[in-house]
Order: sequence, then structure tokens, then C-alpha cells
Amino acid sequence: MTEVIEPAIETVTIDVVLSALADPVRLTFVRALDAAGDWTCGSDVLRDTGVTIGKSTLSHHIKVLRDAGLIRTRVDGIRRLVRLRYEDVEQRFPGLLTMLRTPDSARAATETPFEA
Amino acid sequence: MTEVIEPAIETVTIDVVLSALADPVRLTFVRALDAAGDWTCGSDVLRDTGVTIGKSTLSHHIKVLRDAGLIRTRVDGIRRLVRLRYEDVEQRFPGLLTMLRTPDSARAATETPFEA
DNA sequence: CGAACAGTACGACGACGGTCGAACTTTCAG
DNA sequence: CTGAAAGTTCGACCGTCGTCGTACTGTTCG
Repeated sequence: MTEVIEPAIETVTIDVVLSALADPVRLTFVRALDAAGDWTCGSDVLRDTGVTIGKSTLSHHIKVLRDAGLIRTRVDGIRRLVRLRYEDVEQRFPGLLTMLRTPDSARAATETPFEA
Repeated sequence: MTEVIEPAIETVTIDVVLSALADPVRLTFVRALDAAGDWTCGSDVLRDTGVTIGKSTLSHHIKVLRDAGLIRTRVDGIRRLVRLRYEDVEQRFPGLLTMLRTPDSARAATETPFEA
């Protein structure tokens, strides 16, 4: 087996997606996966974000995101690679991924014009 | 005073919006407000949804939604009217409101002819 | 085979957040 | 001015969920 079960995109509800994305760690993770753009080792992606959590916790978050239809998991030998379900998510919830790419654009309005 | 302070739409982050919409009661409330389409008494809107919670809890939820930039509150004599910030939300997060209008379209896929 | 590694499954713990009730504020009606 | 009605604020309770550690599964390589 080289694939892990995931829900069909039509069966995914916005309720579940919102709950999945409400957690700051998962949101950071999704953004990192979005920036990565391709199959990546989940542990590596998380490490690059600076977030430090146990591997069991990471496994939990990945499962939540997968059950929410946001990511896909592929088995590659001894490790698992993850990837955003770009096309599926965009088809089911157009504009969602674009929203997530505007994380703190609010600072541009609240803070001073010149950055350090 | 006939208006209640609310954040400028540019200062609203998707993080806060996601947290606000992650709660089932608030999500139901937003959908009801969306269907209402105009200034409405919050208590009435909630009552019509069938959700029964205390008025202090409702007040709390309204505050969360208002701080998230999703709704606007107007004082009308002895009571407060609420309304979705359609234009602002659509401008800042295009497609978000449309997503919320697809609540359980998943049933169309799950309730297949060959159900257990 | 068996050791090492990557990830999952399972409880258990702790904090955040939704809920409520009571007291307080504000507004309108007599 | 007094009373009632609608909301807010505050404090407390408690269930949910994120977190961790340990044990377990499965895979690769000596």
C-alpha cells in the first residue's frame, strides 16, 4: 500500500474544515505545506516552521487535516510524505487557500510603514 | 451613541475569523444572519435556529463575531440589532460567505443509493 | 533474524473556551 | 421616580481538545 485513506472531497463539510484550521499549529502547518508546494516529509515541514511539538502530536494534527480533506498522505518506504490537496480544496471551497495566504497583512495597517 | 465599536476590516486576520467560525453555535448564527439579510434582533435570529442558550452566552458569541469583523451591531432603543458585514467580509476574504452557504451538501454524496 | 528508525495508537494530564447564573447598566413606559 | 425589559460583565463550572509519554506496528538494512 502506498496511499492512506482520505475522504472524497464532496463529502467534506466546511464545518470540519473550519475546525481543523482553527488551531494555530495546524494553520501554520498548512501554510508551510502550501509554501512547500509538493510532497514533503511532515516532520521536516514542521521543523522549518520553528514549532516544536512531539511526534505523536504531529501525527494527531496530520490526521485531523487529512480527515478534513485538506492534505494527502503517501507512504514512501520508512516515512510518510504529505501534500496539500490543492485542486480538491480549490474546487470544493474556492478562495480558501488564498485566504490562508493572507496571514498577518493586518500589520501593514496597524504598524508603522517602515519595517526594521 | 447608536453604533458599537468594531474593527476595521483591514485589521482582521483570517486566524481570528477561523477561530470565530469554528464554533457550531456561532456558525449557525452567522448562517442565520446571512439568510436574514438585514438588521435583525440577535435573540430572535438565534431563537429561529432552534438553538437554546442563555442570553449571556449569546452576548458572548456576538462579541466574538463582532471582534472577528464578521458582524456589526447597532443600538436601537432598548435592544441591539445585528447584521452581517457582507461587503467588508467579501472584500477582505472573497468567497468566504459563499463557503458558509454550503453546509451539508455532503449528504448528497454520502446518502448514496447503496447505504448500509 | 534483529536492531534501528518513522510513524501510529492509546491513556492521561492540563488549559482553553463555551456555558450558565447573578449582579449591574441602560433605556423606555407609567 | 419606580419598574420592567434587553444586554453586558463577571465569576465559576466543566467538557473538549491539544499535548505528552509510552507502547506498538511496520519498514529498511546489517
